[in-house]
Amino acid sequence: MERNTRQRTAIREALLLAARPLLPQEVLQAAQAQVPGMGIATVYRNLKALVDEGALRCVNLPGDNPRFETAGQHHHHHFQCQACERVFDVHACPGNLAALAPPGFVVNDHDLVLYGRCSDCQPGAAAPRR
Amino acid sequence: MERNTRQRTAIREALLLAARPLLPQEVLQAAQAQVPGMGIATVYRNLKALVDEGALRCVNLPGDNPRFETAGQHHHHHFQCQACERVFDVHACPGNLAALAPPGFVVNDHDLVLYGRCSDCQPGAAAPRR
DNA sequence: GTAGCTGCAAATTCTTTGCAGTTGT
DNA sequence: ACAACTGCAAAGAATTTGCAGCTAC
Repeated sequence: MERNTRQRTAIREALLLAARPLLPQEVLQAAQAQVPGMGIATVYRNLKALVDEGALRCVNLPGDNPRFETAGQHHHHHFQCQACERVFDVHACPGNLAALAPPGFVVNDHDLVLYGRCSDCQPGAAAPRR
Repeated sequence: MERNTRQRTAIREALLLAARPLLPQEVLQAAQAQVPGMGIATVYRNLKALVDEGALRCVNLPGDNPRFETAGQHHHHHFQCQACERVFDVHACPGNLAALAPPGFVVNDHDLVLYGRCSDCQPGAAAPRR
């Protein structure tokens, strides 16, 4: 049976608060604010368990390490800033993608990732993060 | 200046012959047929060099290790079959994606991956390929 | 009480790098 | 000749796992 440990709660809340996909390291950092001394292995173990039970979703951006976000959101895509490398949700979708596939192919799902500059990292912005 | 070593030639030809994205390990295996004793480090170094000089392209499928394919193709996306896991090129693009980003964000590029069934793997197809 | 959980450290896997010897030009 | 290249092995980085002690139920 699954238990409610301080560590698991801290991880869940870190992801709820962030409202964007986080790397395991970012989850660790946020959760350590609640539970000092927490180890990275605990983060990995809980992320895996929470994904299995459907509470989290794994977000894999091409060529980057996996991130995690809360599950149950509406269909959405992601935007990665080329300057600070953070990932943001994009609650929009071009739709009509089934038409792009070659004849005879059936499209069930899709991933879309936009790359560019987030509002914090515009050229001339006061203080680009990271 | 760049040299034409047997190793680099073998790597380039392995990818030309394959005509599909290969993993570094697959490249090594194919290239060792031409140059026995070649090391994996040489593969990585040359893949990187060839990508830098624009001869190869890196193909990153979500949750999978990077693959490499010959460059020089037109802007395209990928379709991964959920049955046979093969990856196909999609020579179409929805366009107009800049409008999807949140206000204040600038979009420079994008990746799109479609998931579904390729023509070989339709339900009822004779023999789905692996 | 005890099965599940935790932190630590060692193991794995994939990729990069330092080094001394080799090779293309 | 000599800088680029190579193989090897060690170093890194991300993730997983073994283990002995801790903790929620």
